[in-house]
Amino acid sequence: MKDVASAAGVALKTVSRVVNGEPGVHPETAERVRAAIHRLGYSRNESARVLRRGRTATIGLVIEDVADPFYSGLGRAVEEVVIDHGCLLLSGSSGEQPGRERELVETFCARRVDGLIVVPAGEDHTYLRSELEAGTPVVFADRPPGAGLDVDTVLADNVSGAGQAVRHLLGHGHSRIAFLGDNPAIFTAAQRLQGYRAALGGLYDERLVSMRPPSLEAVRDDLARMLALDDPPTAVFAGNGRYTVTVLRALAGRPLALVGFDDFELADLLQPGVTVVAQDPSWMGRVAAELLFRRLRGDVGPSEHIELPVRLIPRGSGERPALPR
Amino acid sequence: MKDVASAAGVALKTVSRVVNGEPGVHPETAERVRAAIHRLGYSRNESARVLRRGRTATIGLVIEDVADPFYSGLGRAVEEVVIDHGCLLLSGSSGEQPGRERELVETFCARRVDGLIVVPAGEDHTYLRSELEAGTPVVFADRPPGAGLDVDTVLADNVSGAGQAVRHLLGHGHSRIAFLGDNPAIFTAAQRLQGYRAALGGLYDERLVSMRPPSLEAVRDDLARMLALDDPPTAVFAGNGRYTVTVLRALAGRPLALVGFDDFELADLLQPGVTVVAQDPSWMGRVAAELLFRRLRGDVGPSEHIELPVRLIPRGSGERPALPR
DNA sequence: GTGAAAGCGCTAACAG
DNA sequence: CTGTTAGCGCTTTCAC
Repeated sequence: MKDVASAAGVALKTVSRVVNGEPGVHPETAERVRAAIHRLGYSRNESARVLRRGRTATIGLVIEDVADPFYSGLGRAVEEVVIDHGCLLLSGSSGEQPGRERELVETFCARRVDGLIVVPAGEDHTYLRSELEAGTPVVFADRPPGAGLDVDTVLADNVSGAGQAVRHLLGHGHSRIAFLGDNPAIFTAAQRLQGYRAALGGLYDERLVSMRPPSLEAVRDDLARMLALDDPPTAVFAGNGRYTVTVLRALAGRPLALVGFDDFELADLLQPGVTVVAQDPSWMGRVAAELLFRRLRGDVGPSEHIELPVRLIPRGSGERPALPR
Repeated sequence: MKDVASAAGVALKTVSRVVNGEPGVHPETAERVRAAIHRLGYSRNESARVLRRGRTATIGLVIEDVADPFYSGLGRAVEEVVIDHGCLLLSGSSGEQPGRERELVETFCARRVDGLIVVPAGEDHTYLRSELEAGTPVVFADRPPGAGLDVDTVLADNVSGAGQAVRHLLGHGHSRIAFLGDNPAIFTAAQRLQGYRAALGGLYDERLVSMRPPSLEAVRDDLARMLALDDPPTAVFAGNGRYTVTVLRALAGRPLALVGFDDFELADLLQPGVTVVAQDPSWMGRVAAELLFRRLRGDVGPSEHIELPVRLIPRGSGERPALPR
């Protein structure tokens, strides 16, 4: 900038004014400065700018896995909003590891991101308190923070979504409905179990429930065990997108009814089409990002807890009748 | 840092030493400093550090769309490598728009990223020249840069992959093989067309080729037009993952043979399973990122052009015989 | 309209 | 082992 200034025969500050589009520069001077900038191939050093201004125009996003379609859809929507606000997105995957989540968040904070959107992997977020007190807005998406932290959240209506799935299957004559879902330590998994259990009422049978990370072998074993019962399941409710796919593989053509939580590409092309309770990851991302920018603009109202509706999409697999054994 | 220093009763520089794990600090002093850091909730301001040191420990990644499974797989692998090197990833989607690609790259450069990985959308990358001369390493992945830029590239072997697909179909008795692919301005699409054409030789018929963005309507129209020919196609080669899915929808159960470029989740669960020419996006991402870090470590050899092999995975759709009309 | 000076928080270079 | 000083490139403040 100094070089540009002397090349254009003006003071440092004038170059700064031109670069930032500030008013109060004679058009001719501005033109001379621009010419010098172009000639020297100058581009503003953002680090210095950030250091001086205190704002980085950067948002941090921590998700579970960028390669998971749900989270990448969410991420894409966040990116869109962030770019529209003239900011950049720093992102990282926690891989469902609390330690990694914390590391990422702390690294982002050390880089002074202006705000954070977090899909938490851990249970304890007290480490965020000082950052929050320092005024960095944080929005939790998909899952809430651990106890004792009062921040904005954007969640899906998991409980009622699971209820819809179960009632749909009940309506098609099923009374033995298995639930296969992820580790109940994961908020969404626990919520969906809760919705499942509530909707089943007296029909609930814990032998038809299995919750652990979705490996094909595990799911296959669990299903085999359930199908060997005297009163085996005639339908399955799968707790998330990855589970749905894994269950499909494990079922290997067995004609059980199936409803999955989360929509996925090609669900309609399978035979039968897969009935799902669909969330809208882009919507969640957009809502979370917009809420964050509202905070960044100075909205200091009480923390908001947005719950996005989900909807059941019948495609065939969930409408299979309950066959006699 | 100043506050920490006075709280611990030491000089600024000593705090700096402790924070950076530099040697030459008495363990007891270091402990006192650490206590003060903890007590005050201090965390280093990275912007100031970057300003002073000149390196940001940040890598920029420009891809087409974070929500596309191919690119998100690539992105995830890049992220992994970047984190392993103690850096952070700034990423953005070009959405296949050259202007957006350029904007992202320039913004990243203004933020002084240490290196860039780019899946280009545009044809002209002369705007990168000054940055390259300034010493910022850049690796192009999936697609090469426009003419006149001598940088590292990591590409898939598109031509021979397309050839494999076509020969596979020829081997199953097809001689009328349609090619549906994306806009030929996109490098990979053009390369695959070239491989298709070369493998078909005299059987090539331009009426069986359609290249444009993959909308369901367009694909449906094109297929209908081809199927109405006197000598209609009995097989389809789809130019990329999105195309494969779109073609499957457009075919709506018609028993044409199909081979798609790019593997996708569930390809094995469809009926019949979808035969594909599979690339490995994670591999591409990892190779690109590792090459970038090699450059960052000072490797100044001539630019490298890595071509990753692809492999055909038969699953059923590509082994359907050529039925008489 | 334009400019000079101060300082953001840190690290490099050099003393002690 | 510890401290002092200078300055990274910019914006802020205030003066002209």
